[in-house]
Amino acid sequence: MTDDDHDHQEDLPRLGEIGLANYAPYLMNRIMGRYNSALRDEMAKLGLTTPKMRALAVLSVIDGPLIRELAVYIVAEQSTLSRALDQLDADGLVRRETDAGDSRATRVFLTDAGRAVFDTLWPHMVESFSRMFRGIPDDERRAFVGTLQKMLANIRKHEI
Amino acid sequence: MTDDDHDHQEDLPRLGEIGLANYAPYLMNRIMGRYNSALRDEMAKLGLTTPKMRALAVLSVIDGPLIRELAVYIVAEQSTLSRALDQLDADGLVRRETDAGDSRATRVFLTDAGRAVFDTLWPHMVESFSRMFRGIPDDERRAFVGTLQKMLANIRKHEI
DNA sequence: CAGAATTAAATGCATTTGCAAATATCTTCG
DNA sequence: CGAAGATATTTGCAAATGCATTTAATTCTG
Repeated sequence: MTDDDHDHQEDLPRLGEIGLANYAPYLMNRIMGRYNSALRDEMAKLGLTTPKMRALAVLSVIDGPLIRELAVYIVAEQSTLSRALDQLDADGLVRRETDAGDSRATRVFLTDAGRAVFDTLWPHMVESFSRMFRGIPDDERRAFVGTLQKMLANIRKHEI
Repeated sequence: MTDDDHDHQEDLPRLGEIGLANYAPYLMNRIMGRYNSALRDEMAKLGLTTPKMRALAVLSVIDGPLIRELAVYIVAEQSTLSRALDQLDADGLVRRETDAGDSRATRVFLTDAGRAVFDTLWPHMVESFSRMFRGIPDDERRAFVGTLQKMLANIRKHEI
């Protein structure tokens, strides 16, 4: 294990050579950090955290997913989601229902109140989103999203 | 498009119409979530968390930044970074030094041990990074990074 | 030059998070 | 059938996080 570890690193470019500003994961973390923090004030007003907000967002599009599926979409641990759902449920924003065919599993649904809360938040998400893409032409935007889709297909573990 | 009046909720496209798979922030969160979690095992072996790892990464490129500057680069609260530095300092991976010209401020430096730890981690970062971009041609990669740079310029608050 | 306002970093504290284990249910296959 | 293994979700617990406050030092203003 000794020589192998040393040899393994030899021909890699170093981060300093690539440059932080050209390293895609760095740029993506910076951008998403700001997107998320721009929404934090609005979320706080509505009593939401990031996973809770993402759950509402996904549920506004996908009706009645299993909890484990929802966890993939919102990029959170199942335990984190489980507790986020406890809160959303207590606030009447979502409803959990045991799956008809498998009583271990739970499906999650947005309530009318939950949809109303998301509708309050959505304009702010659009605003942050628009701001990110300001001055970037449509064809460049489309190419960018196309590349993102390829990247997700490359790295995702789940077929969703 | 109809007219160019101020935004009202009625005018906004809905997330379901755009589609999750075409909504860039969703895709970016999914991708970065997997990039970060792919590194988590390796980080855990080295006693690192995400902010600690990012601090080492940035310090491998930028020597002696102020703590508040470093916080911007690693996309973390100053308090989170402060405690991360406590740990990195205790483990001998970084060194904090009061700024010569402003004794409120602290500059952070990577130690040799810190650089060695980052050098252990870096090949795994490159591997995750390469996996993300697998099958994506060079010109598309460059265009993608170019768009990211424009986006960061659009949304950043700090001039770094 | 003094006092107020600002800035840098650290700390208190409540909440959130993630891992691991527990619980409950389903599936497989002898 | 029924025990062993797999799967879905929840829960215990320690660690990490974020907000607000504190401490310390600098800059601004009259």
